[in-house]
Amino acid sequence: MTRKQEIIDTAKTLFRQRGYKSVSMRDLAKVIDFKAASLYNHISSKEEILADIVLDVARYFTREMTIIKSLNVDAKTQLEGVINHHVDLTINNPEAIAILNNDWMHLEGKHLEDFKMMRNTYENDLRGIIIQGIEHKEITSQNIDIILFSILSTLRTLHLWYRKRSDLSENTLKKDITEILLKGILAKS
Amino acid sequence: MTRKQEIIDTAKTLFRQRGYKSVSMRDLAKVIDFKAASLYNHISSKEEILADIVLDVARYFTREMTIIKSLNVDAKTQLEGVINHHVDLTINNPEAIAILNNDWMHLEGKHLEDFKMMRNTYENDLRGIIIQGIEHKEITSQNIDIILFSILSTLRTLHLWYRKRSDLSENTLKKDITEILLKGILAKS
DNA sequence: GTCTATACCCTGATAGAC
DNA sequence: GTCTATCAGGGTATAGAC
Repeated sequence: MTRKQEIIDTAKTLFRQRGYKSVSMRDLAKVIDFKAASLYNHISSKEEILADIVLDVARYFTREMTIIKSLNVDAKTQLEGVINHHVDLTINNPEAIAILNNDWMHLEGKHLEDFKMMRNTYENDLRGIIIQGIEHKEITSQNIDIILFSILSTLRTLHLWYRKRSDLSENTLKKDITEILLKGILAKS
Repeated sequence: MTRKQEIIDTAKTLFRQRGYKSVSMRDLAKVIDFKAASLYNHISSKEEILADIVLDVARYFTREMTIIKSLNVDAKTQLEGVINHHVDLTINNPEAIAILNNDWMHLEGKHLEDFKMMRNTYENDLRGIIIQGIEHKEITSQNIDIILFSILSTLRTLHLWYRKRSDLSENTLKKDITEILLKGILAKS
């Protein structure tokens, strides 16, 4: 592992715990037994660390969505794919997801632009899947944006909850979340 | 409106836009055409402003949950009540909900303790309603914590989405969110 | 590549004149 | 109740010795 990776990994832990703005370069340096000035031999600014963390995840989501769209399967299967890769990432990189959610607005310039563009594209692609599901009568509910929003908010904050329940297996988690997001919870009346 | 209320209302807007840590007392003072020092004639610290905003909302949720529990109605009706008061608050005080979600960890001392206790109590009460629903066969799904988490994450982040869709009426919003959270989205197979 | 020293600015908060 | 002046500390980042 390079020094730069070590810095970024440490930053992931601290940014998640206390938030980007509350972590100083001196805090960060102290954890890896450095002086703050030395960090600048490996990274060019604090914001660059944030961008490395956040844009990496954003690119992962973009890549996975491209794959899902290319599969030519029904909407239900595509939604299952979306849920699965959110769960994967939540398990493998929960800090990065938390930081993306909470601190993306502290990105600057081109980093911020790129992030917003990827996020918009992702939301629009997911909306497209939902619309396809409604057109093909796989989805009964009609309110596209509420469906989109309720699925995304659950998936995006999964990391908050997974910390307390990391005993669950990845497969159980995927199965249960898929069931609740797609089939609902009430008995049929 | 008192001066103190004016300060808190301004803080709500700024804290929501940029995050608690990114807003300085000088920023806050500038908006209401004050010098930063003058703010301290009305409030005792920056953290007190945060606590005023966050604990107010937390107490509102606590109060509403007490009422719902006292009604002695079935689980479905109680869940509808919970959804309704989240929607109410999202419409009437979206800034406070956003700040509660993003910046509660910057509360200090007793404020932080009080907040955590109210939040825990609320989550446990909601879990109790879900358990009751499962026992009475109103709810088919068995995974209590995933149900709890998916409902809460949707309701807690509703404010993010409501900004873009504030054309919807309060009643439509309540109806549609209730339907999706409780009945799911897929056609019966 | 790490250090010390430091530049330069911003932070929350207080003292005391008016 | 608002102001000016200021404190003590902390912020990101750079210069230059080793």
